[in-house]
Amino acid sequence: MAAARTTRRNGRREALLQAAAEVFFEQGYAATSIDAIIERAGGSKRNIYNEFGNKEGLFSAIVTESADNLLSPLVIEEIEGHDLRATLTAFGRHSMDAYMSPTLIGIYRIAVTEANRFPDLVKSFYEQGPGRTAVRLAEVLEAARERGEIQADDCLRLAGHFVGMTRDNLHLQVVLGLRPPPSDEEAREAVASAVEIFLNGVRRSRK
Amino acid sequence: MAAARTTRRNGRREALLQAAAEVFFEQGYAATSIDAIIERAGGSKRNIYNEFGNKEGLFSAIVTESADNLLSPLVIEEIEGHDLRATLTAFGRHSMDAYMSPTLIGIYRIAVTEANRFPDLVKSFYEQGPGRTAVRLAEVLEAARERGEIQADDCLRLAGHFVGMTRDNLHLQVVLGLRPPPSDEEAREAVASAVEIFLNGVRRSRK
DNA sequence: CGTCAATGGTAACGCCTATTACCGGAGGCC
DNA sequence: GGCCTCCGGTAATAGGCGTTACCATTGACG
Repeated sequence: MAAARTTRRNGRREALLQAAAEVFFEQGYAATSIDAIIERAGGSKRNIYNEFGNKEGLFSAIVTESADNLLSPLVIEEIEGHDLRATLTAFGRHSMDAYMSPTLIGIYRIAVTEANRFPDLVKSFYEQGPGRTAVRLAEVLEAARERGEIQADDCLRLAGHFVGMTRDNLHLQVVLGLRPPPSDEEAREAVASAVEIFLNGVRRSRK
Repeated sequence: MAAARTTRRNGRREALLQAAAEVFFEQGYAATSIDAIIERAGGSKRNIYNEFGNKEGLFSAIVTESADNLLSPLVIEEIEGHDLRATLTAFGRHSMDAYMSPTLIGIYRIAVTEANRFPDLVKSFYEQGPGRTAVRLAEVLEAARERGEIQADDCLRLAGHFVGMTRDNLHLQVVLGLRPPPSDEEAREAVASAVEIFLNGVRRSRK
């Protein structure tokens, strides 16, 4: 049956992507060799070249598929009661979880260095991930503004401030490998603190 | 005279560091070849190996020296009147300028991917840069807390929130090559907005 | 002006990498 | 069951890399 062959092939594809992602994320794009990937995945190089064409193709597949898996929930999930505090908290927790996940940390690391080599890839990564998140949050804030709960002149900038506040030095430290991702407890505290400041800051009259 | 030889040598050293930094920042560590550096700097490979020992030595020299030049002003400068708004604004502006400078963007890009290869280098980079900045700001906040101007339980976390807010998506976009560094005007606005939110957020009673 | 030490340039070495040519074997199809 | 197509593994190719051996040159010093 063709189907059997297809599923077997999909399994292979998955295994390859998995192994390749691990090596790419550990070593970076340039320092990763096809041999190293095969060593981890089993099989042979021919397998990779049949499935992805070349190294660039494999890398692109990883980034787009991982980004899809990780980031789409962030967008789709309709976090939207009318309680702004709850909404922000949920938003913060979800984005923190996503940003701190090993996979996204890995992608982030490579995206940063390979921005010159894969500009399109990086652009779509940003737009589907952090960019869309910010836009979505800006909409939420806009709605709150129209309800008179907050004062703001540029909701997109405000959204940026908020996500920046939740990311802050934690993300930097994790990305630099200086500390492990935060525990649930730490994440909860960081988000709560950020939400509190943000809400207070935005609620009162601003110039 | 030995002095003449020394200064000529220092000039060479500077030129090499400059050229090497450009290539490293554009291409990343692994993808940068010694030949490419020489092509840009003139001279010959022997020059590099005499001066820096090997590729790692050259790279380490770049990171430590650039970081020193760029980050030490951030710490030394004693921004400290008793006007918290002015202090925060100055702090925000300085750190924004530093973080958005092409050199620091370049270092940041590489530090992120080469964290596994050069853990010590990355650690000292963080501690001399973002880490120390946060600690310094935390001290300022602590002082304000003791004067009763703000309420806080963890000033270091608060400091992290503030710098995160000023960096926010701008830094991410610049690092990913999706937009140029902000103009003075944009930087001013972003910092002013962050300061406003932060001050309001922190001033009122927090749980 | 001759000697000597050190430095800069060229070319080689050995290794590693992405990519492909080739071949053996394992199914699908009649 | 026999043929045929496709796929996976091995080994070869061609190029690039960091590093070093070797030689020419230069500038200081007596």
